[in-house]
Amino acid sequence: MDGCGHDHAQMGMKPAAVRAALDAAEAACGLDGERMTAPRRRVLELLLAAGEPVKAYDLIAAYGRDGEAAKPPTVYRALEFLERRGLAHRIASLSAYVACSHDRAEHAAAFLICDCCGATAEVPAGAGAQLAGSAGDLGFVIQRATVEAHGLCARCRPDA
Amino acid sequence: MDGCGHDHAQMGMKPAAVRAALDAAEAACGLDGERMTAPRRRVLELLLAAGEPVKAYDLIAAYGRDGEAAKPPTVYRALEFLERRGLAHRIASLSAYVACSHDRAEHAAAFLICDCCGATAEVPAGAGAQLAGSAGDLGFVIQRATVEAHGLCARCRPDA
DNA sequence: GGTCGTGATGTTATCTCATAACACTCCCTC
DNA sequence: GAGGGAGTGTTATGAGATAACATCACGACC
Repeated sequence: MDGCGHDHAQMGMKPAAVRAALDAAEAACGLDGERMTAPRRRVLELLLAAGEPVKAYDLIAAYGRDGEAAKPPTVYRALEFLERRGLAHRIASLSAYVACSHDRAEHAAAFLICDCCGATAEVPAGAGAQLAGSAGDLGFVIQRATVEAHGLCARCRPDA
Repeated sequence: MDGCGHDHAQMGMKPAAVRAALDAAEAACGLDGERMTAPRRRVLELLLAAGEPVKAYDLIAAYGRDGEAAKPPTVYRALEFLERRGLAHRIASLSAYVACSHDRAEHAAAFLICDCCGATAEVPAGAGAQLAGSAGDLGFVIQRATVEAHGLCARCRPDA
């Protein structure tokens, strides 16, 4: 949303925090016998530094430190890995990707997405609770859920 | 999911039911001063007959009764109208569209999507309930929500 | 230390999903 | 019957994602 008449806060981690998070993620991968390779690390770095949902093609454009773009499969493969590890999430309603904001990756995340400033909060998301009720009645077994609420964050609410 | 080793039920309305639903939708539009034009009616007809989520380009391909395809904007504009009226919903996690299964359009629908047979159940979806709690704590105002649970329906569950 | 298998990457090409832009038509209203 | 707004037809293009295949890096095993 543009022209909303107010400033938007800066988001994303500072470089030192990004490095720390990357190192932690790399260590966790090592314990599981998975490899935090260069492209995976780079894509996670971009997501962490942004701190908000980023479009895949923005990652592709920003990938090279010299301003050179990556090839799409490079970034999409890294994103697939990061999602599988719980280090990143896809926001289907935005066709965008965001770094997971939890220390320990939770499955079943839910998101509050501000349509004004783009800020995204990842919330604990047993939000499938009521959903699980309906599902159970129908004999439906839930394996994963996409829960994305759009609206206005506290900073962007006109009243407040 | 293919090769899952069991049959899938047929879905979708019979022609008579489709006609009835189309006429009802048209009447409702008339009351609100909106026009159920030919392309809108045709796209809704295809969605109702399918009874499950349909990709936009499948609608485009099936649009002409003589096997001729529509132009993309024709179908996308009709879908936009149907969504606005609550007659259809977009399933973001599938990039697909489905006819609304409620007589009276509810806002804030939630979906149970079987990854095996493609069947989709639209459930009452106060499923934002717990979500609303987290949102309130953060001062976040929810305007609309995407709630899509993937899993296996009763017919496709291996146990059952 | 070799070699073998697996998983990851690089590269090209293509496929799917969605919309911008503009001309034209239909219908309602005055 | 002129004017305005909503809707449609058409062309072109932008944006999102993946298929296919060659090559490369790494660990396991002998």
